[in-house]
Amino acid sequence: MFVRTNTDPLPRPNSLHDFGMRSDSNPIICLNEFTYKKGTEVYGEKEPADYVYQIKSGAVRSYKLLSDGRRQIGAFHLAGDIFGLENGSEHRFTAEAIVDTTVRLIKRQSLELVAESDAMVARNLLSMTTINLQHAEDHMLLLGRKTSLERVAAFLLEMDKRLTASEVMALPMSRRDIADYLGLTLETVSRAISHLHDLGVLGFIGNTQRQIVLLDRQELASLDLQH
Amino acid sequence: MFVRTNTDPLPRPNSLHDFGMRSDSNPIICLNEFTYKKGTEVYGEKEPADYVYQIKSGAVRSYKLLSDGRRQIGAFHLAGDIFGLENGSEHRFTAEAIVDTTVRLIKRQSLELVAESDAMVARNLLSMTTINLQHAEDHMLLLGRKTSLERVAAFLLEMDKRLTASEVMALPMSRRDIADYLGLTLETVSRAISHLHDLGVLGFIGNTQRQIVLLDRQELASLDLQH
DNA sequence: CGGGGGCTTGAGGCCACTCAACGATAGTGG
DNA sequence: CCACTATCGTTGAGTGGCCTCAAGCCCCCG
Repeated sequence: MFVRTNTDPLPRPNSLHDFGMRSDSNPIICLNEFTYKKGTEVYGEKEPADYVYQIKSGAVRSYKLLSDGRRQIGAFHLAGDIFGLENGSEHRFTAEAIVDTTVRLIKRQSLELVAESDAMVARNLLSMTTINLQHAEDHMLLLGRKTSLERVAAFLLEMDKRLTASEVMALPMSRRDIADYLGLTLETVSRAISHLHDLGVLGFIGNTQRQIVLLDRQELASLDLQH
Repeated sequence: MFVRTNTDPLPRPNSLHDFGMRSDSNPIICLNEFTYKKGTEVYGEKEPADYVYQIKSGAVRSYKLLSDGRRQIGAFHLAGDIFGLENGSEHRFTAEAIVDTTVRLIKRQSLELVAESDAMVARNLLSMTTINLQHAEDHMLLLGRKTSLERVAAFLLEMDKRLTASEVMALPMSRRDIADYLGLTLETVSRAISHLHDLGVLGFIGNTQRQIVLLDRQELASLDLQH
């Protein structure tokens, strides 16, 4: 049986409470909500990192650009995810809303103050950074050594795991976003998905191509070579 | 002028003292030395992470394997570097000595105990994890979007920065190691280096091809596209 | 209905990979 | 000291996987 050992999650803080604090008992913590329209920037690379974000609904992409426009998306952030947490004072990615997205805001400064005295909060900050690190480590293997089909299969399995909405998987991101996440072109991604469709591994729902149902996770997992 | 902003280091713990503790004042901390022969394994992926290592002399590669043998090196560890620090209980890479390597050992458990009560130690643990994360983030951009020449140029600049021994850069790792770090084949790495040699950007010292002198860092930097 | 964005598909090209040969070096043992 | 071997690096020739360029379809939305 297939076991995805290296992505087994650590105990994962997935709400503000998991920082070890309650908003009502910590008036220092500023907890506002904000909504970003599709395509708008949440923050830019090298901007001061004053806030940490948790997605209430929607989806966000974090990316770096080369000077000639080549883009590498480092991560997608979905409902429940916390992002924008930096240790330095600046953001190291640009973050954009993929669709209309509502987030909760936490002032970074107040988080750091609490972490100073509360070991549990400090441990959770470390734990979240570690989760990001693990994801980046696995993604390096994908980008450096996997074929286009293996990358797309890995992507679909990752999204299947994280978008546990229902039977069908409603991808918020475009083929271009997927391509820039996987280090491919959008055409190559499209061809790989078509190929998987022909193999009977997945099917489409409706007349948009972003609603995907995985028909054979076993087969998909065998296409994404593991370590 | 060229500024490599995204790799500007955070305040970097580069000795055991930087954990915020002194070995003499903390008898809990076990501080042994050990030497690994060239090519031997320091630890394997998924082994329990009981120790943290600091390199006294030598060099180490950390890598993941796919089941068919494809290898992705995630990082090289050089003299002074600390590696093997995990948040979970298991190592996520295999670590091997590239050359004969002497390390200092720190018991992980004692580190965690101290971090529990000492906020400064905790902060330094987080800071080290963040440095690893930043490196992985930059490396994703390289693996996903850079050409072979850009990758090799970036690699030489990184090593130039970290192997500040002298005028000449004595690479401890083989072309195959470099290739597996950059997501290329060893032939492509060799061709890129030969090309840079022909351009007059670098020269060889002696009759081994691992002693390299960078003749034109400016030119090299312009070949490695920035963001 | 017209326009635009997103997706697919085809044709051709190119960059990196594969396969192979060769030279140089270091280590080994006679 | 000299074979002998294994390892490492370079270089060439040819292949192939992914990219580039292009056309066309579908759907959404004004």
